Amino acid sequence: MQLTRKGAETRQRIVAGAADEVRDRGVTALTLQDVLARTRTSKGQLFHYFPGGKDELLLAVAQHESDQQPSAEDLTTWAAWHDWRDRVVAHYRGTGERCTLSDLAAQPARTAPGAQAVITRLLATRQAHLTAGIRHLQATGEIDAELDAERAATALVAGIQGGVAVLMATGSTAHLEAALDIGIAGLRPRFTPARGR
Amino acid sequence: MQLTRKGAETRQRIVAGAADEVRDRGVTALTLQDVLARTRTSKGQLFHYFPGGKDELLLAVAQHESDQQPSAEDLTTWAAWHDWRDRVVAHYRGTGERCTLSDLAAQPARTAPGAQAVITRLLATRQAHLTAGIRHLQATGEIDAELDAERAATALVAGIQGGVAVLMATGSTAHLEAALDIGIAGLRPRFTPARGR
DNA sequence: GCTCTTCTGGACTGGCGGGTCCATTTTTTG
DNA sequence: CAAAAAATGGACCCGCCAGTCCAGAAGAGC
Repeated sequence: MQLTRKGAETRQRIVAGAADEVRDRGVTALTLQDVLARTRTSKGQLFHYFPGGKDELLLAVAQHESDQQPSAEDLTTWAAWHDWRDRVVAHYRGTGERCTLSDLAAQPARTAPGAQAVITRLLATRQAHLTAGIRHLQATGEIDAELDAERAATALVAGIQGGVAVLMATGSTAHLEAALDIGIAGLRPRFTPARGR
Repeated sequence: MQLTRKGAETRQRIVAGAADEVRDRGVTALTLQDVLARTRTSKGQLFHYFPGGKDELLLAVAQHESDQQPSAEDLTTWAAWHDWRDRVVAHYRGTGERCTLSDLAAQPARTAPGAQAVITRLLATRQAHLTAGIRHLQATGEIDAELDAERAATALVAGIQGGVAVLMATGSTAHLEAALDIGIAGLRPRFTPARGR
């Protein structure tokens, strides 16, 4: 299937609309009708661009959301770490800012097989970036070389996910912030005073 | 409505069956028919015990699951902390051991209004226990008095939730374990050698 | 212009699933 | 034992929603 400029726009509009819908009302409540209404499109169009139906759409949504996560690249200074922390919090905060991905992550194993993979990949990528950042600071001597970089990054990723989950349940970013702050603070060397910011 | 012994058993069977169903296939996939088939009961019975229908059943499931979370009371020694850690991991591990609650937590705001409260309460209780445990160890001097107990507990709770979320998505307990281990390790005093197990 | 492809709209369907209702059986109560 | 209350089974209804189909409009290519 060859997409014309117009076609690509429509397709894009559908994905974005579906993502908004998930954010607003949750995956479970997502119906194609709602997406159609919100995006001013028709059944025909939706199935034209997503022959696989709802599953394929959900997969596209997951990919779309995954693409706009705050990047954790180049965490080579403490300043970069704290900046990242702030970006993460800001990204998940905001009016009713619900995390579409975490939402998708809840059931996707069964709902949309492919979405699972997208999410797993996102987590792995994020974790790899964190690990790299930690290793970099170890190389420059700002983090204790003894520290298990991989494990620390793993814990941090868990903290973020949990923080977002709690945020979704309670609307408070307290858990997310605490997890990030304490996780990052834990990276600093234990027997020397903290430096940087 | 007065419950007879038999009635109570049936009701119980329905809740347990529904919980299993959620564990196996997820909330989204849960249908009353499935529950009926699994528990060998009829529509009439289900609506007899849960006049509120699916929502009320889901609420009961949430409460039921909430009741069997590993208790975090009396974390007054390091041994108790590590024992608790092991119980948490064990509880969430196991064949296809999916966390019904986290599953419910994903959308409950919209799906089952009451379930939200049950989950929030569970998290708050758990966090309170952790905070109390930390304060206790601070009183005995085993944890630095400077440490913010509440905030540390908050971060730990986030780590657990995230660990479970990742477990559900990937099937690995690595994140849960890392979050717990590093979270607990972070409690130990920074300028004195670690004690206890 | 003509033709072929892509795009769009919406009517229609089929089944699934939540919820209602009532008739029947079992248990409790007195 | 008789009457009332609770428990059970299952037929039935109805709305919703994913997915199908096709007819016609809009563009691309020549």
